[in-house]
Amino acid sequence: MMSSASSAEQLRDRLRSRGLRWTPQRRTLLVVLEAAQGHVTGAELVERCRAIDPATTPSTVYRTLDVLEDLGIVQHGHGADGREEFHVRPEQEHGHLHCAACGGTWEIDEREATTIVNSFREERGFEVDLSHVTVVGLCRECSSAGNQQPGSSA
Amino acid sequence: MMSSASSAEQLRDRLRSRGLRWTPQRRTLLVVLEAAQGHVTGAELVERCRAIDPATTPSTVYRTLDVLEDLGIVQHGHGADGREEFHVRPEQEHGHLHCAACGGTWEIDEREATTIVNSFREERGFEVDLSHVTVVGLCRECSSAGNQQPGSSA
DNA sequence: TTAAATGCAAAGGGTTTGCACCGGA
DNA sequence: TCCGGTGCAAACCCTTTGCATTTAA
Repeated sequence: MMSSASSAEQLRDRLRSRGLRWTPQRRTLLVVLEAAQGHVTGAELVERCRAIDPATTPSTVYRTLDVLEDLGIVQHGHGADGREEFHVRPEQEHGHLHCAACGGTWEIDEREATTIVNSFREERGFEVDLSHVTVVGLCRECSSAGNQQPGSSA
Repeated sequence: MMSSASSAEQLRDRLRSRGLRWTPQRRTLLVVLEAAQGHVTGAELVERCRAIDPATTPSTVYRTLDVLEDLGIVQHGHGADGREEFHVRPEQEHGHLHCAACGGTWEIDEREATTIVNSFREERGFEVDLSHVTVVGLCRECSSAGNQQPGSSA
């Protein structure tokens, strides 16, 4: 009883149980990931790790991200700009809504996605992976402000 | 009357009316784009242009794609792998459905997307840009075959 | 002890840019 | 003629890889 442990301890144990190691660099990345809200690119994660430990090297970060993804701790997807993005795997899967005009991003939770997920399942037998969905368009403010999407400039 | 012209002629005229020029390189790219079904990455377009004209250079292709996007002839989005993709702007906007297991891709047409588009509009006031939507998941065959999505490997 | 992990430095791949020359209109 | 386009080559950015060294267990 009382198996409450910090996420650092949890991760450490999961790594060890697989014969993998708990290192200072991995701890740093974990700290950064926990603090990260939403999605972060690999490059950003490297930056943030450097803020904590200036000696951080990209290769270590990327290799650790691979490991963490295998463990299901993080998941990578692709943002509206096509750049690879990581996020701490949320308790609940969610997609993203991205405004092409103001750059704002919102989460699409499972409740909101139910209709979508169900319609693809029923019509196509297609199982949507919500965490990989990014819907681009114009948010309420921008669309009522009559903003255009980028790319139509002179 | 009788304003029917080949798309090459149409494009040529649109370019000229803007003070831009109709060049052999642009013609080559147009030919490639017309032949392209679905989505193509920039790099693929460069390849295909080279097949027609081995002297094709990447910079010209990318610069022309920018011009064509301004004209609304092509549009770029991002595929399931996050790579930038172009497609000839279809008469009808459509999104994409991508199977993470078999790599298959299908179009989501406006009819099918109506529910999605409407629900975001009603709940959020968000105007979805269907051509930027890529929904990832498992297609009927793959999900019934019990395939896993990549990334969960050991 | 010993295999995993790190750090470095270099490679890689697609896209972009600077600049001199070329060529449509 | 004149400005837009082209080609080349180098720059860029992020990510990956090889290899010798370090270090967790």
